[in-house]
Amino acid sequence: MSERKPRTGQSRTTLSDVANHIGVSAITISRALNKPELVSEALRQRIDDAVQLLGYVPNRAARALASAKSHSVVVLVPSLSNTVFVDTLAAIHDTLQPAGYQMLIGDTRYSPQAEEKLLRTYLEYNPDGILITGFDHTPAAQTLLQAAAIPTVHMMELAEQGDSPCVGFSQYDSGYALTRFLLDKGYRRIAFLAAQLDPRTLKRGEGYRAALREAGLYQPHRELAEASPSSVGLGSRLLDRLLLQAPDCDAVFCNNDDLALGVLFQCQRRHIAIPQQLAIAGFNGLDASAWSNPSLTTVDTPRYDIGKAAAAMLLQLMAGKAPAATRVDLGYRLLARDST
Amino acid sequence: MSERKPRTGQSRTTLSDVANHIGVSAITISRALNKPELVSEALRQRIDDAVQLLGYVPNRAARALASAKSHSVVVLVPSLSNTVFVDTLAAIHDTLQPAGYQMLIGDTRYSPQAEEKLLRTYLEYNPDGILITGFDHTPAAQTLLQAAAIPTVHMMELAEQGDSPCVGFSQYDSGYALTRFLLDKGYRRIAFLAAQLDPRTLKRGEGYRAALREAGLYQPHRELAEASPSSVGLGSRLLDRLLLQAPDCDAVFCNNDDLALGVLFQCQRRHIAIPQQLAIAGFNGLDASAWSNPSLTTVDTPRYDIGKAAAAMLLQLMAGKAPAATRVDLGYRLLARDST
DNA sequence: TGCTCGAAGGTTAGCGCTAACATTCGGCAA
DNA sequence: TTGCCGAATGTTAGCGCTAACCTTCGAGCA
Repeated sequence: MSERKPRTGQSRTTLSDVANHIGVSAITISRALNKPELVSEALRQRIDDAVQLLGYVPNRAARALASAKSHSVVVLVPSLSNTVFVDTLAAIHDTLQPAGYQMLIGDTRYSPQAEEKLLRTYLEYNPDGILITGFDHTPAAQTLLQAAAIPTVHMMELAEQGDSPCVGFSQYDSGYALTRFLLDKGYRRIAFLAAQLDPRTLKRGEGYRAALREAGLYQPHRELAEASPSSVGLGSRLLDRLLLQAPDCDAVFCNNDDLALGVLFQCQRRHIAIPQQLAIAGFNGLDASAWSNPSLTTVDTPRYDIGKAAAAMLLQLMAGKAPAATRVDLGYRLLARDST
Repeated sequence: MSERKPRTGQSRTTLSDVANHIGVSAITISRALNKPELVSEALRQRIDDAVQLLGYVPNRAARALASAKSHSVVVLVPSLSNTVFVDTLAAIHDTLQPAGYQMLIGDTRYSPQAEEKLLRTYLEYNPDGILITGFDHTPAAQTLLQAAAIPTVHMMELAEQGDSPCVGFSQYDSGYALTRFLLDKGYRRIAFLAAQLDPRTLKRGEGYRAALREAGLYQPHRELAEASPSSVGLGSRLLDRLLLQAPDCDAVFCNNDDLALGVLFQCQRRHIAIPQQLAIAGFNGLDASAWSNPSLTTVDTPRYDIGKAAAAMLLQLMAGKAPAATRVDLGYRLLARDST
């Protein structure tokens, strides 16, 4: 007949502590906090005071378990050190926070395998929604997503088939357009520098290639790709390598403003006149590119708006409503500046 | 005698589904997954197969509720768009992930009020530990931290009093040292440009002031501060303003490499020779500062190592062990380059 | 042979909360 | 006066999991 040891040490204040304190039932406290319109004004006031006094903090785990809703959203991005995704995250945060949703941020490091692992882990949290970057997932991850049957919005790219909800712009088109712009400016020997070979980078590269092929000007040796992350230093190094294997090029399309800045710096060191001897174009519209000498032509991408729109669409889906559109193309903006 | 409606729709596979499937009890499945050494080899294999087959995904909320451990850690940083904190986050991630802890990332946007709100929200998750930036918290936040009695490590700064666990370096010393360096180089009219006036920026400013006062060279009108976030563009604008109110200065201490780069670009436009007419020093050792022309003198800060050490210390504390030291000073590194 | 012991697995209860249904009670129309 | 309604609050039963304790059984040993 021995009493079993209780499981808790000194635990935190619970709902029923508050309830006992003012002599009502626990559910009333729960209601006062979550659906205040169902509780009378006077009682609600007393409850608020007691909550304050006792320092009551609700327990999310218990709430999630009882209500089968976690009020959390998984957000998977390839990198936290890339401004592109940081801006998108900020927008998502700004949209989901007021709606009462928490973000569970996962950094996939550009690896579909890591993404699958993160997805598996985060599904344990019973998220109410998922925001995921692009469409390049492992088969297992796709199965997981399907099986979980949780509202999901894909960001940054547009679905090429199927009707998966997505918000982004055409990476291919943007690469094509920037190359076209350089061609129209009269450049004929246009090189392409890329780092961090993620699917979006590759698609922009395809756009570049298509534009040059159409013009009959494509030369594989003017393309230089490096799998390591983009950085200013890498841009400088890539320029040196490029000039070894293709000394005659008259313009460089850098897949990223970091690279473009590094190319610019290296050209200064090598006394290559920009844009007279070599034109430089970057990608993503980073702050610095507007202020360098000369300022850098770049493609401004709607990162913040993508986050905003994707989160808004997800809120619709989670509320069981059909969003106005499930495929949102936010386009891009070519910023022609002094480097071309 | 009416049957009550069941609460679940088509819910996910649970532990007991797996248990029923192979004819053992639920607790055995739980053990096979969490403490595999307590289950026989053969049975464990059968369980693993069944888990695979049924696509079972554990429910974190239920586990957290039953075990009173959430296996999550709250990480509060002032900004997600500042490389400094992103690098720190990456390190934290790299340390906590293998130990089975999830990060709940909160972006306080440099506001103690927002920090307090985030803290309140995240405490609902019953985190097992907290990593928080600096020591500048609201009184209510301090009370919350104290009352929660959860292991907490402060990052980036060092406690000036008390024995709160902390990992960082002396912001004051680093500002003092960089100013001293400029003085030793012979500069006498040293200006200070700051943005995003967070406590760390302010402490570096104090170091700057102290060094100049000691040398009898402090002039308030050579200090220029702007509350908006640091950026390259802001650096360019601040230089213009500085030269209006203090045209005679011979060196600029920029609180941030972004600003320094903007100053450099603006000097190029104004045909001010660096470092002959004006020396420039930055802070934080960003990639670009090593590659600009001229390369920028800066102070490299151990952001990654801070994250690593803070997370490691937190793991110790969460395990109930006493860490080797609770006040870890990781120092900083002055990188003298061509701009001074 | 009888006993102990530890490995392997089971039983029970409950973590803190909320969905679903039940009850109470005052107001008000017929 | 009856009866009905809706606002305000209560009761009950779990959500899915694991801590704590319990049972079984075969190996090992005196």
